[in-house]
Amino acid sequence: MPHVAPPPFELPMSSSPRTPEHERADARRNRERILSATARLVERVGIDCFSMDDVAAEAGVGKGTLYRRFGDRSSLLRALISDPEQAFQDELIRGAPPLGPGAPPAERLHAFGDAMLRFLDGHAVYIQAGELLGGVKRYGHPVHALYRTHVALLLRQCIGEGPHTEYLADALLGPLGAEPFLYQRKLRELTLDEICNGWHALADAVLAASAPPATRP
Amino acid sequence: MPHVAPPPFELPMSSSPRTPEHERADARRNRERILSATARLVERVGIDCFSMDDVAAEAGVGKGTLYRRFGDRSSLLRALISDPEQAFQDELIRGAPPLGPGAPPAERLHAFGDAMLRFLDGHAVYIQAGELLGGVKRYGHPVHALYRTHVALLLRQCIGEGPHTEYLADALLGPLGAEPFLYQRKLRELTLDEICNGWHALADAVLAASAPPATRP
DNA sequence: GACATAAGCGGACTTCAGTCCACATCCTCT
DNA sequence: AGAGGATGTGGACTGAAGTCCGCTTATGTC
Repeated sequence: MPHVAPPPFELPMSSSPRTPEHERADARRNRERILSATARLVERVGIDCFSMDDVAAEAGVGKGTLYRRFGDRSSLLRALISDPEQAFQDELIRGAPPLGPGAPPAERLHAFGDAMLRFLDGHAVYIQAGELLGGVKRYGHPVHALYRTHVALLLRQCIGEGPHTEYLADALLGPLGAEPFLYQRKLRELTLDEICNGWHALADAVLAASAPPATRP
Repeated sequence: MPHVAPPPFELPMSSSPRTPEHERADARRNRERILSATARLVERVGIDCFSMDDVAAEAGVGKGTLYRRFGDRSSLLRALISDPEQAFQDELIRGAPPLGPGAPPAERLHAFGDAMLRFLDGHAVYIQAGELLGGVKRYGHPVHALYRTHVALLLRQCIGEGPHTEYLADALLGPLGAEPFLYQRKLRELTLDEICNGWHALADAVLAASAPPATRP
């Protein structure tokens, strides 16, 4: 199967439409105004207690401008964490092992779950607030495809292609979503470490159950 | 551990506020009108292509009546599948083994996952359509507590109380939600049987990994 | 059977996400 | 530098969810 090399200047499956290379000056000014206004509102009244009109007013722009930039509320909230999310994806693809390439697949898988959960701690609220109303849902978001590809690849390297490998990859990815994470964190009141340990146990179970016979004791 | 017998006349943690025993005749008439109107609309235009005003008009009642009965769109859609959902819960609690009480816990667990997935096939769209906008989300819904208690109990009976037992129960429950199910079914285009088999593999992995040492080969 | 009252009813109203389009602004090319 | 076209802007508008409250009606009591 031919593997297409990623274009040199852009991260494939990036989480958000990156700013065009030639962004008009006014557009850039307004984009920054909108982002900082949104951050200010989140800080001041909480993440779901302001309307898009509030954002437009706070930023001193019209609603049309808001929606031209960020297609909907979901994307606007996502954009707030665009930088850390990019950084996370970069670590994943080009970073140092065990999260980045180079470590054995099982180790990388564990590192991924861990890193993802630690990323969610502190960022999940933005993702969920965006998913709450109308916008693109979890599975429809391009970034989900990236994470899924990553986990499925590592899992295949660990346990080989089996009839359930893809399903198990999804099962491992499941608890790494914003909603399940916040459920564990807020409703079940688990600590971040408890969640991480739980996920490691799950991953170990999946790896052990279908591991190549040679590795069984 | 003492096991509390369920109260004789009411199913605990029922999925919806049941109709009061003394329902006024007009209220009952309107409730039935609303439900059948909603079913008709779903049939005619699809589950998310009608507004609450449409329902009110089709049923020949005012919006206030609609919202007095069914607090929001989410609950209205849920109410459409209230009967099969009740039946499913009854099977779970009082039905014949292996789904109902009497079978060994591991077998009951598998039966639960299977039954849940088969229930979702055909009903998940109603649940998800309700969750899409505003209403009570998955983890907040009372019925989730019932399912979780059930799975956690069975899992404890299988692998004992461990630091991760609760987490693993949630991990098993995760793929049994409407959203993950529809993702598998629609986006990944798996058949119902493939999903069931995948889930059984997941459950086996979890059971095997933490199984009491005596049962290890 | 008439009355009192609590329960039910209906639709105008509010709020908010997202769309649309006439107008303004900026960048490029000559 | 100026013209012209592409791009960006703003706010009026639409459609839908959910609330509110004065009116209506069923039901239990005398």
